[in-house]
Amino acid sequence: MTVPTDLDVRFRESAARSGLLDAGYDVTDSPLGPLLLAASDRGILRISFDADIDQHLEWLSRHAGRRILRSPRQVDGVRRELDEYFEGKRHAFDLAVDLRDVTPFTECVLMELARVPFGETVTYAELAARSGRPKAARAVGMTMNRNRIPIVLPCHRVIGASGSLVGYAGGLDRKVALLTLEGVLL
Amino acid sequence: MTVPTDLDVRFRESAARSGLLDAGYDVTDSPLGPLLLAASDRGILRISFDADIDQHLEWLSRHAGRRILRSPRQVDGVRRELDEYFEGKRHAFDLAVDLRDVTPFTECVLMELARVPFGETVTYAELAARSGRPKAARAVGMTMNRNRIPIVLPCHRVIGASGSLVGYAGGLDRKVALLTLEGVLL
DNA sequence: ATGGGGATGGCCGTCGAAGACGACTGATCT
DNA sequence: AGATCAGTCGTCTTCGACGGCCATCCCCAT
Repeated sequence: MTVPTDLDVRFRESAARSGLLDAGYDVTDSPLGPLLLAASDRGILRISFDADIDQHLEWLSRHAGRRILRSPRQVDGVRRELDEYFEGKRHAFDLAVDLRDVTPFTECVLMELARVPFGETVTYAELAARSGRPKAARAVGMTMNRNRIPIVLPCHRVIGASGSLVGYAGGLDRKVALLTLEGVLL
Repeated sequence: MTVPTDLDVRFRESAARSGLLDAGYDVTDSPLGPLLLAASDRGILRISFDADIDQHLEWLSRHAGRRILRSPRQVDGVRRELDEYFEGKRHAFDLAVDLRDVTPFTECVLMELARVPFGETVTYAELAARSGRPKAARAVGMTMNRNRIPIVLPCHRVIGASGSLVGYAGGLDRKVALLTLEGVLL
């Protein structure tokens, strides 16, 4: 035998890592409209206001692996906590997130973002500072814009230094709704 | 509590994956001169004819993680099989390789490379073909040039279509020596 | 004629550099 | 308050430049 052992190893590793499934997804309802949820066994892969499933499937298979299936069970935890959140019964999530393929900077910023509590807000600049890059406010904006896991990673709690909401990938009205739910607005 | 759970998860995962060490290395002797060996618990990370340790340490910590130590035990298996190989007692390696951070193309090519048996040679173009990219001979050249795990991934068995040896990152004389050891030359 | 030795023109994946973005900000000016 | 402007920053995209190549074509020495 030659050395194709490595190949075997990689396959075994891959198979063991994820059972039979690389990722599962499902669509659920929310006060903000339908929500697409996707998760691997490492954690949440994506939460999206955009119901265009095909596009997400393509993304998932490119980033998580071939074996993607609609699997309500896989996203069960996420859905439950989200429901509780929207009912006002939950102020913090206890969920793992799957941040594979993100830049160190992005990971760091999202980590900090996750510490911003329910009902509070931060400034882009402040979040940048907490992440160790005081001058990277604008880059933080980019990061929020690309945040794949809104709500759970509460990018809606990040606002401009002037107090303006600035923007939200899912639409500003959703940001308003979320901040209202959290008692920040009105 | 907020959601920094993910952070914990990642750290735990990282710690569990690799015991206390991200990678171990050691220097050993060989008929071709001193050899630097490095391995994680996923497999061999690097074999190098270049004894400039600092440079490798830098690379290792950039790619494998912070915790790098000289650890003869970690590379014990590699050293043993290499010894046997140089003594002519071993014609195939039974070792895992750690190909993290390599391109899909590169991985594919190296996989195919690993199947080329002791004492045989392939042409760059042929190897390209076996990897599914018949016209990528030249790119295969690049891949061989950057091969981090020579000998075990036998890039010395890849030669030009004209039969010339073409090149070897460790120096053409070493390629000659290896092919002689394998009975291909003289 | 035959075979080695150049020269030439395609082919290909990787890497590095350069430029173009924004969900920013603070200062300045209406 | 709103508009303008310049300063800043990490990504993404593009582009160009590499080679451990190869087939072809020429040319000259056997």
